[in-house]
Amino acid sequence: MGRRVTINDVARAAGVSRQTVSRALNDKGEIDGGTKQRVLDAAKELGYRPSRFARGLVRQDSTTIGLVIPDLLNPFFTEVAAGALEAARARGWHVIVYDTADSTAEESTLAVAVSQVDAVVGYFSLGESELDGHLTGIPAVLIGREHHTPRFSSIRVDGRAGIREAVGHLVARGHTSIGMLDHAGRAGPSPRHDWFAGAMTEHGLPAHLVGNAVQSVDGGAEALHELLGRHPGLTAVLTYNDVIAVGALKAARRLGRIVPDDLAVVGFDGLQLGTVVDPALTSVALDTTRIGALAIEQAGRLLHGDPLLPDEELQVDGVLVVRESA
Amino acid sequence: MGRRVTINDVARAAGVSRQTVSRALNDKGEIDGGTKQRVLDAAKELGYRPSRFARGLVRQDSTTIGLVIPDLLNPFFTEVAAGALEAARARGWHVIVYDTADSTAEESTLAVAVSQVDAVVGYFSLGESELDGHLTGIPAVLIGREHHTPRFSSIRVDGRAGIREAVGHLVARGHTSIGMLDHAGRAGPSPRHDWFAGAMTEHGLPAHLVGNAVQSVDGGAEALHELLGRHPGLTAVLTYNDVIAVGALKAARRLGRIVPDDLAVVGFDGLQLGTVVDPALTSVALDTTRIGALAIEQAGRLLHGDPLLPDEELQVDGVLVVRESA
DNA sequence: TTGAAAGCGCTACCAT
DNA sequence: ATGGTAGCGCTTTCAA
Repeated sequence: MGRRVTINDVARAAGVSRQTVSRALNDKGEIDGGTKQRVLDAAKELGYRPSRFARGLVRQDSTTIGLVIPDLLNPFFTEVAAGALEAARARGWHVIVYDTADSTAEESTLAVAVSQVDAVVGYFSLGESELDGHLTGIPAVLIGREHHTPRFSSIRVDGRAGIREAVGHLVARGHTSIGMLDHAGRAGPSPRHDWFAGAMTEHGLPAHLVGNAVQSVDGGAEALHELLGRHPGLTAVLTYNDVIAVGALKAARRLGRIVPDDLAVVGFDGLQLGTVVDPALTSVALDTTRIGALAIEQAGRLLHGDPLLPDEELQVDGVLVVRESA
Repeated sequence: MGRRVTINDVARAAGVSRQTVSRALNDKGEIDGGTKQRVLDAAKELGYRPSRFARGLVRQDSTTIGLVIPDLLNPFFTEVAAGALEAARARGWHVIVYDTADSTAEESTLAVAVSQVDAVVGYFSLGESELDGHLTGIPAVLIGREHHTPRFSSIRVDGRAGIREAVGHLVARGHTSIGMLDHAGRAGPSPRHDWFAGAMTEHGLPAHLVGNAVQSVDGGAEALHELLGRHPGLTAVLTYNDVIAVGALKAARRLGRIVPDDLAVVGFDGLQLGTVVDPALTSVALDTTRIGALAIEQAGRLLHGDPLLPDEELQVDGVLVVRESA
């Protein structure tokens, strides 16, 4: 491809200096109408486009945030991403989205990302020291995960109260045999499981009816199948998230169990998706838009050295939303 | 916020020239191990981060594509976006995502986008001349829309054969009273409607049983309600897309119509979403991943002046996927 | 109204 | 192995 057209080429073509071209292009005053038109014509003629690098170098504005998510097709991350995009748009910032797909790509993705963004927010599976290594000092906001180094900032998700609500709701409806479809990460049971266990214990109920699901609709279906195989007496089940819950709904249907009569299902996340399925999903809902927005806001503060959002405000709490499945 | 730390500051702190700093940072050889470490330490100490603008200015690599979509939360666009992200990732390119939300934002979004990307792909509602005005010569790929100016490139969606298949499928199952839930844009009936009408005519069937739906689940539900009110005899309905179809499924259920027995529903797009609902959605499926990938590929060719993909390859055809709803 | 000069922060190239 | 010089393409003083 041919050498790029620079402001000098335009200047030469229009017979003016390059400062004058700059004036014409940026709508500064102090320029003769005719000259301006001549310059604009020349620019168009040559197909001139200002270099964003050169421009960015001198006008030190323009903020770009890297949003790292494991899977855009997972509706939870889609919602968070939408929230982040909206918050960024309101500020005139740009968001580069990186889908790490399988987590093996995370390291190389980060390496690429770091070169083009001012700050990074999102979901990472790497440990903090590895992260720190790849991030070369860029401000970073971790979502849904505690940080232990002052190096990072994070948005916490607290589902304790919401899950307690959910268990209370089920108990009030007479359920005593309540299970959970957890999503076991590398570190064993999830916090959501712990919240579940805590709530169950409060009610004097056993919390050992637990299955593990892969994070997908099919994963949820399979897991419910398996759990019900082990514990046929189960009448209600909480799930790690809505995607898994939708799978559970599907499996229940195949097994001939009517939801919520034969089996109550409570999801987690409160996604739009839950309103689409039948029966509509009861779920411990998170304000996904707010999660994305908080991450952007905090990244901005980190970036500009503004006072950070205090811990309390960096927390998003789950709230039980009762629909039809429980 | 304080002045930014430059390579010169690091050089001074480490007591070397800035070229040496550059060498250390970029892992070039030709540098003493000790010096390198000293530089790296100084850089870390000062919190130095290279300016992406300065770096981009001199190393003229790094490609950034702007992806413009009307609504990331609409699962169709999510899938296309995921396809585009993946294709870009494979090339080491960056994708800035712009969600135009309400189309009123499109113009300002474009203005912002243009300053930070090398090419733009996606869905635009602006006319070609307005687009051209905002795009300042940037390569652009329009998805799902014909272009009439050589200025643009576009990815076409052809659902003619797929919709013909769908109608054939319905007719073979004995349906004769087949309607459509269209999504009327500003320009009247959609191409999808025309394909529907064409297929119906081929079968000697009337194609006037048409309703209009807003692009949302609720919009689809409402529209089916309305259409069925006008034409209670309807036994099958095609929809503009899957999102509307899911709404139709919901409305049918509320109206006590069993799908597919009392009412067959055929969507368009073939989204993942269709496998989640019950009954699973029969749909004229598009390869959404390919749409996104094609847009990226073509943008790259435009960018580098490579021979463009020929028209035939820029087309994505709908294919009937029979699941449960028809 | 226009132009000359300086400089944004970095890397490439040539010396040393 | 290290430093000097030049220059990427643009905008911003400051003069004229």
